[in-house]
Amino acid sequence: MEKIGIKEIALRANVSTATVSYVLNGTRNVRPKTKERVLKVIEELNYRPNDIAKSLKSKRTNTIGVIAEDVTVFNVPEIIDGINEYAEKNDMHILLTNLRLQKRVGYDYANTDHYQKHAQDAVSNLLSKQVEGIIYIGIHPRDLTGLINTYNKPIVYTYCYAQNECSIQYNDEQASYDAIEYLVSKGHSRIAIISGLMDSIPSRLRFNGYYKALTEFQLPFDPQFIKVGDWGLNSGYHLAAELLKLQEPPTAILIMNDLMAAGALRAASEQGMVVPTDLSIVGFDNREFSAYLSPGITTMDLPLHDMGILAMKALYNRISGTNEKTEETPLCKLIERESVAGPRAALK
Amino acid sequence: MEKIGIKEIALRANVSTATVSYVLNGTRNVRPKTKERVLKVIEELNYRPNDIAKSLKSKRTNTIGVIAEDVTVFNVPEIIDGINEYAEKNDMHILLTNLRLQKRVGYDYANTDHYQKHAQDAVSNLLSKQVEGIIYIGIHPRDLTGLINTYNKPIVYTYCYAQNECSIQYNDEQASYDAIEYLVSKGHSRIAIISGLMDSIPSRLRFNGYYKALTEFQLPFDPQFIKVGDWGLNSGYHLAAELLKLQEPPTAILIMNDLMAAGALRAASEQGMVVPTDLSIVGFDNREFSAYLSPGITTMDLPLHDMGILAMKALYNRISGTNEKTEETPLCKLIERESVAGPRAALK
DNA sequence: CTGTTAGCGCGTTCAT
DNA sequence: ATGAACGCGCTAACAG
Repeated sequence: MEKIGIKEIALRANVSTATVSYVLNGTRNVRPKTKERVLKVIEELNYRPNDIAKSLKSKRTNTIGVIAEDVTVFNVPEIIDGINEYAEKNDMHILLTNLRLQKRVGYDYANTDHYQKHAQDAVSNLLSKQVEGIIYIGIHPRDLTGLINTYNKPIVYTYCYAQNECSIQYNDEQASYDAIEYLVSKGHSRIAIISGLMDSIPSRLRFNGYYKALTEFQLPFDPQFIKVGDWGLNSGYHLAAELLKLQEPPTAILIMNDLMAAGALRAASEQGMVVPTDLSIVGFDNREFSAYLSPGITTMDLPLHDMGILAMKALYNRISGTNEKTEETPLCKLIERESVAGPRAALK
Repeated sequence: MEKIGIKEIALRANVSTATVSYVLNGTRNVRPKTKERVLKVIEELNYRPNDIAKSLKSKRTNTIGVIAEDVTVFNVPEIIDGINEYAEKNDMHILLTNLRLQKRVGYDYANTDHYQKHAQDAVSNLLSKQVEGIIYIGIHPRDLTGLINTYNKPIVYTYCYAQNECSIQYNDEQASYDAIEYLVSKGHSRIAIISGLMDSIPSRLRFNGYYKALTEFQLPFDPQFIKVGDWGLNSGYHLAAELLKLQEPPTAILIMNDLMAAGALRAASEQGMVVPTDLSIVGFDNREFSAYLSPGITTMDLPLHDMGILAMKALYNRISGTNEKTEETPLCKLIERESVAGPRAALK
């Protein structure tokens, strides 16, 4: 099987390669009859132009690099899907690099030394392949300033950020504010919170939203109602148990991820409390499993898909030189399931 | 900022472009002093060769295309991760195409007419980009013969297959055989099965394994113990309820996915039966949520990561012309959690 | 307006 | 160690 190129087509159609190119790209008028003849040959030989050669001349690859810290972490696939949706519409292709961070360094991603070289190599490879920009997808929101250098190629971070660089993140503060507002609307006033680790940005932001809502709705602020977990199921379990043992326990708990919320569910059940009758719970993340627990966890859904779309859009604008930098920060959405009801007191 | 190329380097180092190339690739001996000088300039200007130009000449892109039917479906990310692991070791890059099938056609993927053109376009684009091969990742195991034409570029299917093409799949029959063997080892003999849709390959294969195990272990074969679900939680719920209402209900149920198993769990609980004391359940898929239910579902873990590795390996061998076609079909692994115990009768 | 010739992009590699 | 052809498609310049 001979490899066919533009000149093979030209030969068989009795025209020059230039004409073939013009037909292919509609760059110039070609007499209909000639055009038809050329197209017929192209069709017959099933010719497809070589994008590599094209790119070399045009200096455009229509390709961006996506660096995912770990595609197996729950937030990543949906973000990639969003990137795809926007990329496809603009005929952009995606060169995917998977850092496999989870498998490489476990949860020790705070210390970037362990993978900085690895990340930079990924960038370098992508640049060699002439990507027109890069999207970096984190597995935990944090500051990645200085991790990588893209030598002036545009980059957009999402689910993480870097100073002086574009990043797409959702609105954490608003999310927990909304969650509290929802609980208040159900009649709760004694609302506790189980936070993630306090060195985490989302934890701080979500706490801000909690605190702001407490203030605005003039709810009692009880330091005993604030627990700091480590994101793991067990910590949710233990901290919820502590809250329930309080003299005057909360009637609702906002928990900063579904994993800890699942732990809380277990704790409640072991203490003979029924969720939501005796205790209401709102989680975070809308992890798949939160729908299958009994009761299903009412939770804040992260706008991952939108983040992907917005990240790609922002990058595309930068690539195209469009100066409209309309970076939005999308909102979380409350998914109502079965873990919230009015407080017991209200039922009496 | 000037764009630097090999000739810029040559100029500054007072050598020819050929020499620079030889230094860069170690393709030929270069006098150490010259070499050093060249390397210094490269370092200073932070030069990186243009892979596009390289590819044009060498006709190798070190890039494969991965077509995922839908990256947001549970089995896909882990397969991609496996592909990455092997690809990275062999310096191969991945151009990812996401068909977004789930969002496009829902569960109507049996009728390929709806997306055949879309899939073929994806292949064509990838071929234009000169990928050296393609891996196609399905979202449901099925025959995709004739869906796409890769014009003799090597392709490997995984989590689906096509006639006369290489495909990597796990061993379904063995998996359900193993599950039954495990239940038997726990003392069960009245073992029911809730199957997925019967037009599905895995359903048939898993049923084969079930039947084979029944025969080998000389267990009673009761047609009433065979239920056919539709993979959804509700069907698991209803079918399990039916099984439990039997005169002589089974002491264990093998269920062909965790979703239906979750439904079964709910049915059991509503009938006041305790899992695993009164009823043992083994699921399939090892979906994330199966670990968080109470009790945690004992389930067959799919070797997704290995499938990714093997798919990439098989493709790599084809690309390299290595003739060792050692396609293995990896095995599922039983994940023991809390939904299995000895049968009630055995406890009496 | 339609078609052709020839040089270019950026590294690689053969012949000198 | 070097000059120059080459890979494949694009496009400026030119011709009819």
